[in-house]
Amino acid sequence: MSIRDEQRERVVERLSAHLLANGLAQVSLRQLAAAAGVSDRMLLYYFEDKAEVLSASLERLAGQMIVSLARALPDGQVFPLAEFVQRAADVAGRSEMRSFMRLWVEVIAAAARGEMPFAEISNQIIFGFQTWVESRLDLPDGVDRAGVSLAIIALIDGLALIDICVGEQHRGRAARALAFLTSASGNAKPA
Amino acid sequence: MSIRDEQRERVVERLSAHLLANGLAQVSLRQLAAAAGVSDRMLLYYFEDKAEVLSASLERLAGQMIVSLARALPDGQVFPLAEFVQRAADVAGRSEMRSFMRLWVEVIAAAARGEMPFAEISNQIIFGFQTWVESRLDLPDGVDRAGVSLAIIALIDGLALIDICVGEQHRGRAARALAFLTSASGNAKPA
DNA sequence: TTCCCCTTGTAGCATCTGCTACATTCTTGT
DNA sequence: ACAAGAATGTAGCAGATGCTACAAGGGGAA
Repeated sequence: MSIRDEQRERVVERLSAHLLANGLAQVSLRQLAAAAGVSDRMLLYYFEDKAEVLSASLERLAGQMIVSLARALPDGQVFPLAEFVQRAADVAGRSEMRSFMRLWVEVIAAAARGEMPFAEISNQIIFGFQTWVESRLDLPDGVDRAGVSLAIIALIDGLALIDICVGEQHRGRAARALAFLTSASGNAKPA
Repeated sequence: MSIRDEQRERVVERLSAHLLANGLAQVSLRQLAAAAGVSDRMLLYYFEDKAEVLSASLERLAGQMIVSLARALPDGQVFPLAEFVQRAADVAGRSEMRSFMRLWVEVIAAAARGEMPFAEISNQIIFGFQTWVESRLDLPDGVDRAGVSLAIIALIDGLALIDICVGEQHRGRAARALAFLTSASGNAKPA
């Protein structure tokens, strides 16, 4: 492997940590370069352009998060809706996950703003999460599994918005209230 | 009223429309000034600084949205949880509201990034919505009304994220699936 | 050694950013 | 009519941004 490729990996590793800690607040080339411990000139030698730097770093983060989630809710095990929602909300409330969710919201907003390459990234991550949720969800037949999965993702992501706006405590309160929101619906008939 | 004050109003009116249509993508002083039909020099004559321009415009938008919401779910009327969620999701899915929700997500992300004056704005709007929801929600005694309200807001805002990431159709699908998520919980016992 | 290419540094460009200094016109009260 | 203040235009500053041109060090192949 060339020095260039080695450096790419090191940079991506450092930058994903930096993004997780600092969000998308300071993502100019010079600031990213400083965080990665290289010169801005070299960043653009290792990567095509700024978009590629961010893509690579965010991709790595998304991968880490999938691993982290899989550890919390192991594959091959399925849960009824109410329990799944509760577990997912708990996991997403843990501190490393909170950082990721905050960053994740910023990525989505950048996608809304039409900035490259965020639209494609957020699209991929949503669908990734969707299949992830779907495979762990025990639902009666006749229910729109994809729809319910998306709704759960909306719920969990929405909690991240609450977190950002009014802080962790209110987020926790809302998360606890989910028990009431979803409590008996596992037995309900599909529409 | 001085010319300056008149111009302030005109500018706020035009800019709120512009923000609703274009989001926070192009919000440099010069671009805002062009959208408002004045020179950037004059924008800073009418307003203290950029933050005040955005504050005033977003405040106006938030007011409009409250009015719009109140029309859809009139005051003095209360709904059981499942029905309220369904109605709220429907309203938020209508096109003017969708624009607002998209903008709203961008505001929250700016708050996450620590940009002024977004943190305070988003905080205010969340609590405004919370009391708005709370006053229209028919819940059994013993339930954390504030918590449930926040959870509902999370849900509705989360749908906006879905909208941004994967489009209106998937948002609609998730919204329809809410019926299943919340269907029987109105009768559940509080935790 | 000599050549070549991978790697790195220095310097800078063109543009945009929020904001300001200064000069000018226009309005208004006396 | 005239002075004072409100309103507007012109020009620009100082810093940041993404990116690039150019040259030079460094190490392996001939």
